[in-house]
Order: sequence, then C-alpha cells, then structure tokens
Amino acid sequence: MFELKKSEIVRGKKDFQKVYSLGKSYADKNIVLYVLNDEKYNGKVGFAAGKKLGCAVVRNRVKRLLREAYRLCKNKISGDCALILVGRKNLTESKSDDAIKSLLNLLRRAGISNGEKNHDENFYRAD
RNA sequence: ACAGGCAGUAGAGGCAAUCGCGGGAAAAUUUUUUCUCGAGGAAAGUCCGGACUCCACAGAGCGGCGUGCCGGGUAAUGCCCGGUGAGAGCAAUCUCGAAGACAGUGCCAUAGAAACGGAAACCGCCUCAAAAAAAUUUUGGGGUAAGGGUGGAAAGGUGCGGUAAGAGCGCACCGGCGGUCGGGUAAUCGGCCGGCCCGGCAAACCUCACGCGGAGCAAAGUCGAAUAGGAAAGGGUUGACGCUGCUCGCUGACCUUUCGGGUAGACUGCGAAGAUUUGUGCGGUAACGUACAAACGAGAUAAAUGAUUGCCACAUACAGAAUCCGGCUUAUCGACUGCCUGUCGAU
Repeated sequence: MFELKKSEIVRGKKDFQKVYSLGKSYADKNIVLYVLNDEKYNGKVGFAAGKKLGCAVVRNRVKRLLREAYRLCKNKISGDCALILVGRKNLTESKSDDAIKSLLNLLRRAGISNGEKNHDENFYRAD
C-alpha cells in the first residue's frame, strides 16, 4: 500500500510536457500540483524541483520530501489521473509533516481525494 | 606553558525500532521473499593533463595557440620534488619569478629646459668683456650636470682628492658590462683583469627554445517497431487522371517478396579493474621507481541514502557520483594527531 514502484513514475520529457500543458494546476506555498485526467496515465506521478530552489543537495531533498509525502498519501487518491508535484522555495526549509498537509489540502481542492471527510479531519486534528 | 610554522587524519554524529528506495546474487516464479553492497574531500568549477571512441592523415614548411630561471619525477601536464636568484620574518618557514631590450620596429601621458641622440642650461655656480659704481647691479659671450626644481625614471652610487666652478677628471669600495680562471649536469656562484660604462616597457609587435591534427560518452557500437518514406523483382482486377477525340500502349492507385538507410525506443559503452590504496624491503636528499603481501569493490537514466519515534552527544560546515583517472582552483564547521621554531619557567 505504501510502496512506490519505478513503473509508477512519469518518464520522458514528452509526458511531462503533456501534463504541464493539458493538466490543471493547484498551488499553495509549499507545492504546485498538476493534474491530468487520462486513463492512459492512470496512477502515474512525477516529481520536480527547479533550479531556483538551490544547489543539487537542496533539490534532492525537496524531491525526497515530495516522494515521501506522495507515498504516504497514495491510498487517499481516487480517479484516473496523472500527477506532477513541483516543490516551491518554502519547502526547502520545511519538514515532511508540512509537505503531507499541503499535499492533502491540494488533493481535496482538486477533487480527487478518496478518503472519507472524517478521516481527513481526524488527520488534521491529530496534528 | 604561551605564541607561531609545516604536514596529515576522520566525520550523511552514534545506537535501536517501524515504513520506504537503487544495484547484484539465490530461491520461487511473474512479482514476491531472503542475503548483500550503496556518494565526497572537495563528488563542484570545467581551468590543465591523459586513457578511451570516431573522423582526418605520404613527408616537410608557413601560419595559429600554449608554455617560459635550471635540473629531475611522471602516461602526461601549466602539476609535483630539489636547487638557483630576489624579497619578508629573531627563527621554523613563507612569498614572487615569463628566456631575450648590443636582431629590428614601436611606446614612455601630465609635468619639466630636456625623456634616449652617448641628449639637455629653467633657477643656480664659475669666469671674461662692457656700462654705471662704495658694496654691487645690469647686459652680452663662454664654462659647468655638484646643488635646486619637474617626474615613475634626468644617463652609475658613496667618500677622498682635484678645480675658476665642476665633471670617472683621478683614486678606493660597491653596482653593472666585457674577458678569463675555478666549482656545479645546469640556472648560477666565487677569484682575478680591463676600460670607466647607452634608461624602462616584451601582460607592445617581435626573436629564441619546447609542445600541440580535430571533435567529444548527447563520443561510439549493436538490435530495431508502428507509421512515413526509398530502391529492386514479380503479380496485376476495376475505376480515376494525363499523353490524344477513339483503340493499342505507356504512366499508375493496389498486393507479395527482397534489399539498404535508419527515427522512437532498447541494449552495449558502464565498473572485479586498476597509471587504485595501504604496509614492508631495496634504490633515490625528495617527488617517485621497483619487488612482495594485503585491502578495497556505488553504477542510476525524471536519475537510488529518505520519513517518524526514543536515548546519548549537541558543533554539524561546504555540499550529491553520471565514461574513467592524475592535478590545480574555489567553498568550508568544529575537532584531533605528528614534527619543527621562538620566548619564559623548572631540572
């Protein structure tokens, strides 16, 4: 349930461009979320961190945070869609809790959150 | 003990628990399980030098680029080691060197009388002549680079002699130049002799010596779909177009086979092979070489080391492999180790 396979990751420049250009985007201060409804790409995900964030070490850390957040929230996603998560500058100094909160919030706004509302609220209260 | 110099070492802080990631092996078998390995001293900048790959290539010259005290080390270097010279420091030690300016050309702003012609007389110094005259002053001619002034630099420096005043004019020492003898592989150092001696800039052109073919792993190689498209051979119904109004014929849609080019993509290149590291012996002042022994083992391709919790410690910097090595440079926290120098104290 919490695994993240290699085959689930979006590969290739063309696929990334497709999601960027055709998909809808949702953003907060930590993460930008691109969503593309397409059965062909069902369940696929990509992670990105631009050069503005800093050096290679910082970019790696942002990608790892995004990967970890997605891994833990994967079961709460419904629908046939492809996602791309892009880190923003605020995320470089955040912890994984912040990343998870941001991701859940964005998923709800995108309308692809699967979990029961109570479950989400519980999650928020717990923090 | 304090102050300083040089050389070097290790660190995703350690341990435990749960979840998770990349490679390899085995089992099972079609996606699971187990075991095991998994970033750095700079992985960085891409500044040099190689290995490797492809392209070009008779040989030589010209041109271009780079390097530039001397010798050695190395696969090679612009790197390293040792020495020479200059400078800094009481010292340990550190810093800097671009060969040649009698091969030639060029430049030296402003200031200054004059900026390279063995030059140059602005103030000054000395002297002669004339005029006025007590001292002395004015005008003109000549001598003079000691003093002043300008400048980054004024054509050897200091001292004594010398002179009308001065001057390498003469002498001594120093500096430079030339010759010679000796030490050294050499850079260069030391002695002696000579005549007294024509600045700087080569990161201006240039001269001399040495080195260099070009592009780079997105190199290069192998396999190669769909669809588009090329060539050849064979078959060829009906309809359309054109040569011509008609017939024949040609062109040709279409089908089959073969061939080569090769796109997307996949695999190789790509990591158990190495100019590797460590130790000991031998050679060498050293860099390093050599023999033997042992150790190490990343390999992704939207690109692997993370998250949470607990305890200890609390200082965690700079920072992430991408074909691989040797260097240099830059970034950087808090530590530790060894050797050396100076001062103070004790013995």
